Amino acid sequence: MPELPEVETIRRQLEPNLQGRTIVDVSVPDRLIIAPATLKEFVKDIIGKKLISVGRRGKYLLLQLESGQVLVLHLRMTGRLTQVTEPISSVDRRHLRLILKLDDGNTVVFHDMRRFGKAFILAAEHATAYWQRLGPEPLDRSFNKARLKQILKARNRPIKSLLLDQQLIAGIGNIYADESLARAGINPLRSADSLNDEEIKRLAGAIKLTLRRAILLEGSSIDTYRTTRGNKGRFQETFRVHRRGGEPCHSCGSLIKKIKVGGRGTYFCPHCQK
DNA sequence: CAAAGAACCTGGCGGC
DNA sequence: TGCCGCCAGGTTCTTT
Repeated sequence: MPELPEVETIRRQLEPNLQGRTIVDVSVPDRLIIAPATLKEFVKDIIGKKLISVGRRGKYLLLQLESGQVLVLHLRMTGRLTQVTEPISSVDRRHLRLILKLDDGNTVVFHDMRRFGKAFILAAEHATAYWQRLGPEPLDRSFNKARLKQILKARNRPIKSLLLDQQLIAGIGNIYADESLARAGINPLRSADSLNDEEIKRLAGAIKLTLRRAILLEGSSIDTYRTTRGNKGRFQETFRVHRRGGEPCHSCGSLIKKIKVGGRGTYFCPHCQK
């Protein structure tokens, strides 16, 4: 579910409330979320530890501990993080996977219906190598048309599949791949290495604009995604193509098509996206 | 090495 | 109402 804009929204909401706080208690109602680590291993590294910042890399949320270690959270498809000020007993126990209690009495809870979500400790000495597996951050200044051109070069696969590959670009998922290609006017099935310079420039710009606008609207709530305050994002109200199969394109009136690309549901306007 | 496909989970929905 | 297959915002492992 959560892609870059959703994780960034959560990061921005968490940071002011977590910065400087100490984790005083941890509970793990579903051990799958910390597997393959054991409860003992997981808890010893975070209990009593102070949080100094909340960061993000791609779709990963990074809770930086004063010890130098990082508590890394990944929401995968249906993970949700909620900030709770009331007594924890009032929280919905269904799908509850991880609870972090802070020294100010507040709590952060991780719910996850499908149990794909992950929480793990990353040691300082392993961090650089770990994050190097991911491609560049698309909102960084260094991600420009030249960088994108280099990424697309000699890659004979549909441009949509390439945008979803976290090793090539970090943070784009199914929603924002479809929406970026729609904004750029590029057909999702086009081979990555067939894009000309003008198209690459349009795509780089479309990715940045799409992600920035989505962050401003606090992400997209199609189904389970909510902000840490339990609110829906609003970017889904502005979708051009995603989940709009059979509906008219806002630009030309043609009906939006739904196809499969790399096993993922893919939406596009057959008239506007060449 | 790159690319495609299956596996990992649960729940909602449409069809019969 | 019940069952079945399909679909879902992601990542990782296996196969080709």
